[in-house]
Amino acid sequence: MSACKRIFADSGQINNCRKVIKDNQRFFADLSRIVALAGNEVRLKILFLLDEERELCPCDLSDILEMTIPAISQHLRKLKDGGVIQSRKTGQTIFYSVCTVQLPLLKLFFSMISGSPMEINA
Amino acid sequence: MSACKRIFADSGQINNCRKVIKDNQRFFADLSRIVALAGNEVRLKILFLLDEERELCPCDLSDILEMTIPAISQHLRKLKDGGVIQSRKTGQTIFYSVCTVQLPLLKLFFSMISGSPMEINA
DNA sequence: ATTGTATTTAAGTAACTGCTTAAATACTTA
DNA sequence: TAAGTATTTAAGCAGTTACTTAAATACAAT
Repeated sequence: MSACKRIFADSGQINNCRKVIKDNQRFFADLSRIVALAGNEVRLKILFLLDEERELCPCDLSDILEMTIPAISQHLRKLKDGGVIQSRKTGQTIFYSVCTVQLPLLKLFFSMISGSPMEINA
Repeated sequence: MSACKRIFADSGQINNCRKVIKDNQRFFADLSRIVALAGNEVRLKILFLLDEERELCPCDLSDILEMTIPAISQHLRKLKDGGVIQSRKTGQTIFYSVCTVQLPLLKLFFSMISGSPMEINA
């Protein structure tokens, strides 16, 4: 885009940055996709609840969050498609839980900011 | 919503969860707002670049990310409104940098997932 | 003062998100 | 096999997002 003609622009710096961004294109796409999943208030609550309770069914989540089952189900699908949660079926009930790989990320989300539920309800 | 009439639902568990969610309503709203900011691929790259280079102007970012200046400027505004970045003015140039308070969160975003730029370019 | 540079703001728009309701699927039990 | 329960899927729609282009603002230099 090069809209600026400034003198102090360090073209070495610019080119280096451009390279880093290009070389890691995939990383940024993947990470932003996952972070965006947690950037929705309902999904963040779902992740928090699954983390705390180990596993819950759509019906539980519907009761807790006071939302319709289809609304919950659609969020669960996004989280599952994103590889953040997994499911196990028992009879007609489907239990969802956080994929163990993603747990550290979640723990950090919830422990990082002061005044988090973890601290309050410790 | 209580759409399910299942026998095994633990109403104590449900009520406890409901309480935790309600008591921490503000926390979830605030955290999801910030996480959503980083959940956009362009903004994630901007945050990464500001973190790595210490500070950059909209013009630099436009060059690096190959996007128009207004597009960059609008992302910077959202990040600034969200309290994630700050700006300093020198002549006609405005330099943006990550608020120090938010740095730990960012470092984690970028270091957490295997194959991150940090590791690749160490 | 006038011209030029850096940035923001504003208006318009295409694409995406998250809900709703209704219908479909799948399992269970009578 | 019929009726009921748990869940998903699909269609529709209001609200939001992220870009585009054009205009406005602010500082610098001649």
